Amino acid sequence: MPRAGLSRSIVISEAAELVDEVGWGQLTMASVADRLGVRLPSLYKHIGSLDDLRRGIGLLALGELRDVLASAAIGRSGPDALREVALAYGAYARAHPGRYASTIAAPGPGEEERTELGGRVLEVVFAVLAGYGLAGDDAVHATRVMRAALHGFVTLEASGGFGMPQDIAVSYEYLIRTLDESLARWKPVEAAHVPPPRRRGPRATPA
Amino acid sequence: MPRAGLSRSIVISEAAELVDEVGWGQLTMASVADRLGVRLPSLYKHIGSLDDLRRGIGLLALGELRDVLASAAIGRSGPDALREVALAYGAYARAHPGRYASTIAAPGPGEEERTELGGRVLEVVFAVLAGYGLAGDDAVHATRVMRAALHGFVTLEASGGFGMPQDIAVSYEYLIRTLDESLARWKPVEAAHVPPPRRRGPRATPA
DNA sequence: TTGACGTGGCTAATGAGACTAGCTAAGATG
DNA sequence: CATCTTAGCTAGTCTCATTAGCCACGTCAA
Repeated sequence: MPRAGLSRSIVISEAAELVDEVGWGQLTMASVADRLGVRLPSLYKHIGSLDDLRRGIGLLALGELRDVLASAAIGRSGPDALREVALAYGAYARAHPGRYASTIAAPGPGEEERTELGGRVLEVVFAVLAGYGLAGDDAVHATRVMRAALHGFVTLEASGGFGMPQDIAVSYEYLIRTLDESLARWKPVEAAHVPPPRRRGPRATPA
Repeated sequence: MPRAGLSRSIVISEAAELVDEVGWGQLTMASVADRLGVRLPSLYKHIGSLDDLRRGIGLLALGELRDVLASAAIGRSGPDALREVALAYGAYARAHPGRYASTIAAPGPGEEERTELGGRVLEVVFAVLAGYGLAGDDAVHATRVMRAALHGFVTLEASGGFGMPQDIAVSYEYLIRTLDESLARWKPVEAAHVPPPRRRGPRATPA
């Protein structure tokens, strides 16, 4: 039996390919082994468990995403940078839906590496926001708004959530413009002017 | 062996509870059966399969979400309606993370019911947007922007994506304000002023 | 009250997939 | 060439989804 010449990183990148094709939820050790032409148990010589494999893909993807965003931002600033980063973000998610999904799973306890890589991605976003004069708390809140918008769009698109026939790329342009305008006219949100909540049905935990 | 008195709807709502506690991804027929105090195969007298159960939870949740949003919008309009709907959306997602997740899965082929319920949710959003004078294509794009933003925020929050210490509720206020301003000053996006794309690494499908 | 019937819940089995134990031989190292 | 490490394999085990088929519970008509 000739050696297949596997390694942790080979397994992970092959699994990343697979997951882009079949979907994050369909990732199984069995299908990865098949694809690599080895028997299932052989994988355990390189990968601790399915979860470990998932984490590996997540780290790979996070790194790629950071690179893609960073190179989209290089040499640009303000609206131009925002636009390019947003487009790059969307393009990455569309091109690598499985990897992209792996990017979101929460960093479990003891996952410093992931947390740190996530931070690297944030650096890029912060850099863009700096072009709008945002820093400190403002930058944190703005980052959340920006990430939420981009992530939500890309996720809904991937899950087929946009049923209407209107052009999705146009909608994305609106989203980018919305972000641009919001960042440009950013100012602290006035102290909670929350109207007294009305009684609703089965009430949620407080927002 | 006394009858447990199950029914399709009982199984589904119990499963919905479960999924809120343990997460959408941890839903198994086995755990639902346990929780209901019956043996696993008994569930198949009421539910066709795990996927069927998932669909059932999705429909339940979609209906609940529609009701929650609709009652948040009643008697309000414009920014006030937007705000209340957004808060209700966030509250529902936080209170019922499992159900909320079930809401996103794409409506597979032959799922008219889900598509229709999804449409009912959109009606509420459209009604809010009408308060900003938006209709037609504008309303569709605006809906996408709004859904994307809310969904993205809520998803990232649920997955622990917001690591920084700043108050998440405040970030949500910024998000709401961003949407409000964008809707208030909505105008058609100017014809693509797309700067020529630069070479990037492994290129994605066009945005 | 009783007897027949429909059906809910059960046991038994199958099969996929994650994961472990333990063997063997490939290939590196001396 | 002898040795040692270790990649990949076979043979389990365990959990879970799903099916087949049994049987008693409860209902409903006589």
